[in-house]
Amino acid sequence: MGTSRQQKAASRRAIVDTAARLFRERGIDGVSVAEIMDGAGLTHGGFPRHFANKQELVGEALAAALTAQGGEAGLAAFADAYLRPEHRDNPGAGCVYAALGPEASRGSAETRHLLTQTMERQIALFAQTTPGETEQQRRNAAIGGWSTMIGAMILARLSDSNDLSQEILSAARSYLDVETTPSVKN
Amino acid sequence: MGTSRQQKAASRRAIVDTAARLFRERGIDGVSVAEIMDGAGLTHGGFPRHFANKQELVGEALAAALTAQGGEAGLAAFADAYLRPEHRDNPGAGCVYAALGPEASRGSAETRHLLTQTMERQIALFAQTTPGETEQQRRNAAIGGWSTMIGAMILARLSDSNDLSQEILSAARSYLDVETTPSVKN
DNA sequence: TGTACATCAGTGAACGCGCGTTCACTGATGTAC
DNA sequence: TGTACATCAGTGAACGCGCGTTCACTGATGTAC
Repeated sequence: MGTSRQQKAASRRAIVDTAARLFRERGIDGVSVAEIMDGAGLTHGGFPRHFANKQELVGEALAAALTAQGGEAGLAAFADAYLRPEHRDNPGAGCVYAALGPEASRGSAETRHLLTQTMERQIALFAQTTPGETEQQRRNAAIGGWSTMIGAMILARLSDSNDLSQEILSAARSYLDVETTPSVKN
Repeated sequence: MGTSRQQKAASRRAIVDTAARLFRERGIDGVSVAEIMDGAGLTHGGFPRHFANKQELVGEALAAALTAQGGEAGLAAFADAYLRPEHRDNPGAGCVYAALGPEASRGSAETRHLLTQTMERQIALFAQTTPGETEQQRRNAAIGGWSTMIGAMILARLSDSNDLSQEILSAARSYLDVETTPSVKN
């Protein structure tokens, strides 16, 4: 074959992006290295030129997924974008915690640490925009609001009834006092 | 060997109970049939005398786990028992949705249906005790409150920092206005 | 109640399969002179 | 700028391993008479 260093960097990006999507869509254990390499347009044998093992790719893919969704938005604006059918139906581009939270909590210490660090940053960010007299009250509101979103998204994805799934998203919006735009109402 | 029908029923119960615990502890894909049979005090070869395949056991185990936690409690009392370190540290006996929600949403139609049915029943139950002038308002409060619990439990289990994990449980209690008993404060 | 036989729960070995990983090989890229 | 050589990204075959599942076999249970 033979490929330039530029092409190698592009391959690596394709592998990481494909993994970040597939892991969220089907779970980390639900996706094989061969499937990821195939999705990136390569054969599985080239994998070790980029990563020592699957676990290393898991770390990079989750880091990439977390960076991509690192919103600077306040809690309300974040919730508005979060609690939508489009997000529910496209987990591959969505929230890492709602897609992989329980599986990740059983994963490697490195994975848990990455998610904890990002979690702490997200809470601190949300706490800047939530109401409350003390910092602790603002953090409580940030944690409570974010938890509601994650739980609701998981229940909405689990439901095999469209009506119930939609009701869950709407109820969470109402619970969080999110302005509901027309496009979400139906 | 040779075993009585009474013993077979006891074996079956042991298999289901072990599976219900191990699935929640390590994920459905994270537990082998052999491990479950071993945990039930049997060898893996006896498995087909009880279940046609692993998927059938998954259905029975989740049904058993959901029945066991089918509380008749109101939302506040449920949240009080739910948002505790003991629950966080013992997923094998805890909430199915927080332990297996995302994985189950990628699972079989039967599994999703079982969890949807139970979800609907739980929401209706909670809605009997939540405030609100209309039935929809009460359901919204039930869905929002339950979602908060599930999201918070997932984040608390994910955190590799004891302080943050405890803060998440406390914040969710505060967010849900749950009376915090002394044993939970520390 | 006793006896002869059929049933079947559970054992342990074996099966095919997909997984993560390894490796000899290729040929274009990049470097040394 | 040209040439000879080293590097290494990617290929495709192969590896050992654990998985879900199957099966011949055993012996106590349960049934028929």
